Amino acid sequence: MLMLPKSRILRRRIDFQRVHRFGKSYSNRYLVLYVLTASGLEDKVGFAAGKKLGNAVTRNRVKRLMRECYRLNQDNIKKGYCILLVGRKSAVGKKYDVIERAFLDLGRKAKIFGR
RNA sequence: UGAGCGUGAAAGACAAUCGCUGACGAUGAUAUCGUUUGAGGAAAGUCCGGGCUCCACAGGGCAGUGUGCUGGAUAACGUCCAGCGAGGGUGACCUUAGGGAAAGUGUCAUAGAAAAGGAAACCGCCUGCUUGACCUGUCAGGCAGGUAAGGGUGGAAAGGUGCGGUAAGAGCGCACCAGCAGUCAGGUGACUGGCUGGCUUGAUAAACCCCACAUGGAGCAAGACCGAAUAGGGAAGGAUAUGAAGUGGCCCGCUGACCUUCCGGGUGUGUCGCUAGAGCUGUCAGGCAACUGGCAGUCCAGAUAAAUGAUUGUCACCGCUUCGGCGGAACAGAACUCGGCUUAUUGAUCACUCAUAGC
Repeated sequence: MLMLPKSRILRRRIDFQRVHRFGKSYSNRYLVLYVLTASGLEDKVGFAAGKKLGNAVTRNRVKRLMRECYRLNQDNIKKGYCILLVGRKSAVGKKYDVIERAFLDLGRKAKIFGR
């Protein structure tokens, strides 16, 4: 099932800081991906879109697209990773398929996908 | 048809698949299933005003701050409605921080002779005396006066225009206009209109100020509850029932015993507040209107790194088109909650005005 309940999403400020600080980072034009292993936050995910991206509407849009990317591809991701996705400025106004391709590209670089 | 002026509806619809928040129910044991619910006109800026919470259900005075034509609406307002005055526009209509300048103080640069209380003589105009010239009543100069008509400076020169008057002039006199004071009439009132009077008073109060009215402070990170919850403890310093501290300016009044700094240690980013309200819809009545009242119906987000989404298709809308299609669709995301204001922005409809043409 491709569900993503609230309990799987990072909530606390400290957790975000930890993944950002100690996780390995990969990036391309649209996204930045942080991956952290053996943290106590296994199989959790966080999404971030900074003030640079624009107002609340555009930031929300980017976050929702990132969440869909993770949700629809989570079966391919190996267990035990804590992932943080950050949107970059060029992701504003892009359609879903563009963002998904960017996400899959980063996932292959980080070798988080099974098979 | 063109230009304009007001008004300001609506903010694409439906379906499929996958997914999220809350509520309810079930299984059940913290997960799953089912039903249902889920952004705006500005949710924004945080600029005013209320509710609510705590401080004394907040009291007296001063200071400070705010408001400032009139009448009304309202829980309240700096908002709204209806008017009045002033200004702008051919007009529809728009703008308006619009109390007081004889309570007092200040400012009015430069220019100009003179810039504030009845001022000021630079040029000019007029009179008298006098000197010189000659064509013997004219010109030129000097002195003493009069004069605010004319010139020039300025944003503004001490009412304006005209007639009379005068040596020349002057509200010196008169008429009209503006203004002031009084009075009469109309209007709840701002004010408007008439009459009479004496003749005249600069601008600035978004300069201080005066007057009238209003105003205690902080804000949901308010505040309350929980198993230790601004805990409890140690050290240093200070104060002390002759008053610590609080009441976020001061005095009074009230409450009535601690306060500041450091050390060390632990525990929550818990639960409530948190959505039924000056609510929404319809209708009737009153009112020019803002709005008020009655009746009926209805329940309509409650998150907390923050749900309300993603993709696809069909039909509408707009633009381009080789008629196959392709592209576009604004501003913008609830955070205790209402009433406004302001700013951003797609945009009908309706009413009206002006110009031109036709009938």
